Amino acid sequence: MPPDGAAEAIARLLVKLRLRDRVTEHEASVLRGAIDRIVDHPAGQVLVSEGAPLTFSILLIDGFVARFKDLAEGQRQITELHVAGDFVDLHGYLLKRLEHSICALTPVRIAIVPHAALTAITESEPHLTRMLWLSTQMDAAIQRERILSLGRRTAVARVAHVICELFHRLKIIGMVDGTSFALPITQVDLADATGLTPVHVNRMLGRLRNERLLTFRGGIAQIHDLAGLEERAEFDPAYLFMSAARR
Amino acid sequence: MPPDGAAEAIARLLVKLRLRDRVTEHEASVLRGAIDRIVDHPAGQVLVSEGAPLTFSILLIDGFVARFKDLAEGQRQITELHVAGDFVDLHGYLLKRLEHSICALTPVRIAIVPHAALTAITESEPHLTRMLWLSTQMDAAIQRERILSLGRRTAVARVAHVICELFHRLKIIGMVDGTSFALPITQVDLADATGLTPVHVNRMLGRLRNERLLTFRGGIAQIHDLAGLEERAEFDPAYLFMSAARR
DNA sequence: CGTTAAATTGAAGATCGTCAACCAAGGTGG
DNA sequence: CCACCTTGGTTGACGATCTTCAATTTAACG
Repeated sequence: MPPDGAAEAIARLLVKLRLRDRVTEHEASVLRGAIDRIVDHPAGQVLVSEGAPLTFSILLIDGFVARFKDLAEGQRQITELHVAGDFVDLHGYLLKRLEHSICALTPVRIAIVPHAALTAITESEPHLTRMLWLSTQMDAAIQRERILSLGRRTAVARVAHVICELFHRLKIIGMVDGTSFALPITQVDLADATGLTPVHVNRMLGRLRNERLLTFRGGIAQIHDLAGLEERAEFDPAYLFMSAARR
Repeated sequence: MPPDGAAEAIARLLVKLRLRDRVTEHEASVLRGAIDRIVDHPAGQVLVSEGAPLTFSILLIDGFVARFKDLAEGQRQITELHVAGDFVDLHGYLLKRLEHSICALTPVRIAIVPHAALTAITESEPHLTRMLWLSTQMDAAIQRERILSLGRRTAVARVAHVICELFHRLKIIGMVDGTSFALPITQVDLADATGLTPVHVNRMLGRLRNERLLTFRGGIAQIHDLAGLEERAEFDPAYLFMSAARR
């Protein structure tokens, strides 16, 4: 018997999976049944520590979460931002431990999915297994786009790009209100995601504001000109794999 | 009946998988049987184009291959380098098309694995399926480390880091001779991998040479001081998941 | 030998980081 | 109710890293 909230937890994940392939009602209920419990954590909490042995994976129900790695001199790099409905460390099921940590950027609600339940799925639900595998690969595609950003985009474009990405990812799960969305994270977080300093992120946000493309203030991102912002970022949503597979 | 060379093609992949978990002889032969044919390509050849529908995946038998993405102004970013034994686009099996391209950096020999064969594996070989899934996740871990490099490491460290990574990845498949290994790619390729300009890569290689850490010349990387090089790069091989899972 | 791709070097400049100060908002306790 | 503190945001001056542009050398190969 799945705990209260399991249906809601799975709902947003299903939205994303169903953009790519059919998920039967049976499969959906198997997913719901894989949830052991639902837990809340405050902002700043480290949910998974680098190197720790894992026995369950985390499905994000609400809030924002980041995967990050640290360097010696206190430098931090966020490798991926997660939104509601993301299977934040499904890859931990395969890897058994992670080479990065995971922390809550805001207060979060998460669903705990034991690895044993995932193994059961792989034993009896080949199609659902492929869908879960696919979801880890959509994740990897986002990472590749981040590599491109960090390697070859200018600072303004990087900042513009993260915002565009979050806009699209939040939109499909219904968390965008017209042209604005809640993004209750700090400029320091944005800096860690874009590989810049907080000071420079601040300036780039100022520039985007002056260009009437975007205002990010008080945890709200307000996009004034989506086409313009996407052009500034050289943003092409293809890497999000949000449209049906072409065959 | 697997084609000639299938055994060799699978051998190096098995080496890597077996660092993490047991692979039975039966599973190994299933993998060999999944190979449809073996093909050679010259250096520079584009093996997979961004966006093209895919019906098979590529296992690299010999040579060096890169995944890359382009930006408008002719800027190129390599998201990952591949060595012999890498399942270069296994993720294409799930995604059905890629958001990046793949090209041969050197002459290559590749094995073609039809997606139908992979589906058959997922239907009847749950454990092997998990191992293949794992292999795509080890891949993603390498991408995350690249994100860290591009976001937070200095130019010297980035260059040093790629070399360290390739050293370790090549070592486990027996392609390192003592302290040196063949890396027949250009400084332009290194620049595309590290998010730098070829000019600056050249200077950083010069610096590493002056510091008696590394000489890269004529397609051969010669490491003079591995510990020193790794320290310069803040390199920690944990992300390669080459040791047994701790439980 | 001539031709081409790759590597190397120098000079100049842009982007981004560092350091440091200051401001704004929100919460806390006296 | 308001001083105080903390966190996050903003701004300016300066400097380092890396890029750009351009020329030159080296190596590989027919």
